[in-house]
Amino acid sequence: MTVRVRLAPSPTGNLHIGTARTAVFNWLYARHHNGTFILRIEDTDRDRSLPRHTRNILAGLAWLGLDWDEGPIYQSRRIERYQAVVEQLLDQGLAYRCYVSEAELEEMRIAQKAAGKAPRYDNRHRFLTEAQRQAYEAEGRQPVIRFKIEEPQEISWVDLIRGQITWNTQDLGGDMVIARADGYPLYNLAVVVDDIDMGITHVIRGEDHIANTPKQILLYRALGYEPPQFAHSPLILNPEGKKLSKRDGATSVAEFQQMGFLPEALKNYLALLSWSPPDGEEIFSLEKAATLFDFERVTRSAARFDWDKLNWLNSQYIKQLSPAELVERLTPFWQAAGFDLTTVPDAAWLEDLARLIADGIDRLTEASSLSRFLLQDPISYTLPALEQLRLPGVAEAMRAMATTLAQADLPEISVQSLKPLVDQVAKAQGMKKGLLMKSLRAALTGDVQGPDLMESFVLLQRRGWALPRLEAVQRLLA
RNA sequence: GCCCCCAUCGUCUAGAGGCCCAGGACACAUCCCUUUCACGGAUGCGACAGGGGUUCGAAUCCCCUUGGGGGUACCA
Repeated sequence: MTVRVRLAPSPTGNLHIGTARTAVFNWLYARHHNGTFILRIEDTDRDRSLPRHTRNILAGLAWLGLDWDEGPIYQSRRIERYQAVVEQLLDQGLAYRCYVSEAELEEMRIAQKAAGKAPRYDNRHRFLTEAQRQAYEAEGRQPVIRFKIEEPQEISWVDLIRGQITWNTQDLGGDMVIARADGYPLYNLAVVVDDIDMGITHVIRGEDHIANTPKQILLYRALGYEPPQFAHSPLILNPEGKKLSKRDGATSVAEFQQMGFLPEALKNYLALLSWSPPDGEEIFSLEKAATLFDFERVTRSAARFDWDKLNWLNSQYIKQLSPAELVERLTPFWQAAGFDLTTVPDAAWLEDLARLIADGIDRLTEASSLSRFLLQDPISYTLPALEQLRLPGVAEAMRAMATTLAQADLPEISVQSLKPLVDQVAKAQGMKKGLLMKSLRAALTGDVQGPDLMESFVLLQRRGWALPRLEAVQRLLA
């Protein structure tokens, strides 16, 4: 039997990080078993489903590189199929029309709550007579379709992650609605019909679906099919252990992209939440993880989202990139920062810049501030930089540096060729090298900290910006 | 309220009765490297929620308590 799994996001919002993790598990499982990964868009909620959310979900999965083999299949295009199944259940006497209004339902729940009981539908319309039914119809009431749930009855399944889970049908809230008054199918019905039609063998989803599982198993039985295997993964919680929400910094994959995370780092991190490879390695590609993945090694407890760890992982991936790849990844962020990349000396220069700053950043967005003095002219000076430049003897040293640089006959511009010039100035000015270096940094970059100074000096010189900066300092200090 | 699930350092986790006075990673602290900030290297800090069992022996098995999470829709 070949493995067929699916990701079934609902386009009522953007691609959520939790959905992305479910996608990762599905992808890993499918690839591990050489199976098929199907994407299905669950857009049966006409009021809340939006095309732009669907686009966001598709784009997010593509960005992450979680490629699917079939789909996307849209449930909204299969409404007739679900309606046919509803008719079938009605004909078989397994479902019935319920005319109870929302107000009556609400009233019932309030009474139940007041009595200290669990809110549930009391199946009051399960045995309506033909006359009663006609009376409601005459009132103009539009019925919902409810699927009969026999009580009491134990439903249990062996969850691939959690082991056996047992549910009593008494705790399911009464006969469940499978189609709304407007004839549209509801989630539980549509899921089961689709999973049957699509030949899904393993349903891998979040823990929040555990309570839906017994209802779905009942539906499988009613339709004459064996339920698939279920694997309910733990949820991802925010750092406080609560449900992830917008105020936790980011919940949608697109936001992580904008924040400068690499898709491979994010995937890696998501795979590492509640799963770990047997070898204990923490940095791995999903392709590698796929060869190792199984549910045995998935934890049962929810994991908190840790920004520090994600940042660290991302920094590790950034360091691994080749200069050319770095430039490619960094370019959108440089452009977003407003830098004009068309005027840089050449491609090699840009690669050298990328390499220079790569060690100092966790996220791609940080590159703009680190490389600003190399991509934008003129520069502004921070307060500490100005203080540094106003130290006694610094103005003269900078002037000497400018003169020395202007007169130097450099065979090539490199750390090797520039270093002697700095040493020469330090000696001539009788200035400590540390002081000179700090001052030089302030003059060239406008700040007292930043990437390696000599490398920065080289890049500036190659752009022809070093001398003008030293001269600008003269005017500044005059 | 009721039902279900879960419980090892601050966080992510390893651990499936003796290999564990519990290992790794992130974070944090100190030191080294360094013109700076980082990177890198070294060291340190730091946990089996509590209580009962079972057993020669429990982080590992069972029960209870506590805590956390999920569900309880004509949402998915």
